[in-house]
Order: sequence, then structure tokens, then C-alpha cells
Amino acid sequence: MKPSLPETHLEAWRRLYVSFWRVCNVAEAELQAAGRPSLTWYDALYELYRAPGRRLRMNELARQALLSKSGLTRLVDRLEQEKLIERRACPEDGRVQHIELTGRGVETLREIWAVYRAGIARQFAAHLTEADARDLARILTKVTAAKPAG
Amino acid sequence: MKPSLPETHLEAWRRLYVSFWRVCNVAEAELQAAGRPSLTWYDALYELYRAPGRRLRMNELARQALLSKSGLTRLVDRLEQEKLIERRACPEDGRVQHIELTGRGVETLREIWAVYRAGIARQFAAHLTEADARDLARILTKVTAAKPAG
DNA sequence: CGATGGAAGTTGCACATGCAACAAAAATCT
DNA sequence: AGATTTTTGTTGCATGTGCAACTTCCATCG
Repeated sequence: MKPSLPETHLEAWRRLYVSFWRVCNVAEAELQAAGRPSLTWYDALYELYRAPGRRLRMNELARQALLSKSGLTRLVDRLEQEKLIERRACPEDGRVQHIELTGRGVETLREIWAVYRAGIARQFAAHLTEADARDLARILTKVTAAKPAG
Repeated sequence: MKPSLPETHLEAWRRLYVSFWRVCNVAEAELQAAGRPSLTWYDALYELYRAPGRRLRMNELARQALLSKSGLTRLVDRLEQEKLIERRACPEDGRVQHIELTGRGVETLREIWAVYRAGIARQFAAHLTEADARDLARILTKVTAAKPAG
């Protein structure tokens, strides 16, 4: 199977790639300067925040936070140490750990978000009109909505 | 300064974020399955390939490959070990190292690109019309063209 | 039931990366 | 010229991450 990749599409990917790193690097730098945790913690806390009951199993969280199983184990170790989450044994399945966001976790999530949000606003949103943003979201939804398979 | 970040813009960022990781994760997995180096190597080799004379100084390469100075030192160590680049002392400035892409480096670059390209085509480009890609590139250029400052 | 197979998380290890401290060389200043 | 400052790249250390092997528990099948 020969994948077709016209120059226009390639150029779009390049721009997306650079945009992503531009925003993330700035945000990471600002988070560190502000003494806040990194975007990795944000992603994990945010996924928990969105989840029903503010908790997820390790497996689900790993997939949504884009980490490997082992990577997540260590991340959860750190989050637990900071009392941002709690590990709860699942009564129905002895293998499963429920990771539950604490109040302190929500608080930290908001602190990170304040900084992250500012970075997105300045490095990204400030350059886009309302129409731009709408188009962008519409087009990229086609990518994200598709099955991740190959 | 209060940064404004309307919901539309935020949604656009979220889609971009997920799109990026989707493509990169798949590409990384496929590169590893194919026994090829990672995207980090690709980025470095590609920047060298684009550069006039196919060489750059450590500083420039670090900035373009989005790595820290020390990170790049180690990366260049590995690339040199594989004979994909060569370190050349700069005759005009004793502090500077010119990093020069070798023929073998170009070859490896093409090998990585074949796999990477397929990933982009399937996970990204396949979902976009020509007009989508054009719009995407046009809009994101506004982001990438802006000064990275804050 | 007991045995086999599979799934969920955790650990050992290797490796890649960033920060801070450093060495060497150039630029600047007096 | 000599001293100070700046720039460029490299190293020590700490940290974060993935893969593979392992443990524990559940599911399935005889």
C-alpha cells in the first residue's frame, strides 16, 4: 500500500508540528518558572477531572494521558505522594486500582491551567480570528474523530 | 495582562494537541517496529539536510531540533557513533563545532522518512481534502510565523 | 472444582533528557 | 597587552520514560 501525501498536506503537518512545540515549550517554561507541575501532570489530572466520579482505572488513564503502563505507575506514585490523587482498590476486581482525584488535586489542576491557559492564549489564540479557530477545530476534528488504527 | 481565550480557540488547541500525539505515537511505534531511529533523530538529520552545506553549529541545531544544549550534545554523540554526522572544528572560531551530515546520514534520513511519511499519510492526510490542508497550513502559518516571544 | 490462559499493575533495567556547573575560546574594556 | 565578560559546547547528577519480566487476580475450559 502506497500512502499518498501531497505537498499541501505535508505542509499542513509541518505547521501543526511547529505550532504544537512552540506552544508547549513556552507553556512548560512558564510552568517551571511559576513553580507549577508540568503538562504531564496536567494531562493526567485533567483526564481524571473529566471522568465520571473523577476517577479512572490505571489502564484508562494511561491511554488517555498518552503514557505507557509503567510510566503511569510512576506518575501516579508521584501524584499520590503529593496527595493530588488517591489509589483505591476496586471491590469488584482485585486487580484494578481506581485512581481518584482529591480536592487538592483539583486545586493544583486549576493552578496549572491558569499558566497553561495564558500560554495558549498568547502563543496560539492571539494569532487566530474566531473564524480561524472554528475552521481549525472543524478540520482537525476529522483527524481526531477517525479511528487511531492503521 | 489578562489573556483572553475563547472556547472556540481552546477547542482548536485541544484538537491540535490530540492530532499531534495521535500521529506521532503511531509514527514512533512504526519506526520502532521497522527497526528505524526515532523522530528525534529524524528532526536533527532533517534540519542538517535542509541547512546550506548540510551542516549547522550545535547551537543552531539545538534550537531547530527543539532540544537543550546538553540534550543535543548527547544526541550528536550517538549520531556520530553511527557515522550519520561528523563533528568538524570551525577554523574561524575554536569554540564552535560544525555538525555535518554524511552520506550515510542522508540515507538513514530517507529510511526514516519513508516510515514517517506513511504514518502522516494514513493518520493525518487521509482525513483531509486538498482544501482542508490548504486552510490548515494557511491558518497555522499565522501561529508559526509569529515571534515565539511572550 | 483444578489447571490453563489472559488481564491489570508493579518493578528492574536501560536510556534519553534537562539543569547547573564547568572548560575553553572569543569579544570587550581599560 | 591583560583582565573581565560572554559565548559555545561538554559533563555530573537527577529525573522521567518505555520495554520486558514478574506478581496477582480474574476468566475460561476441561
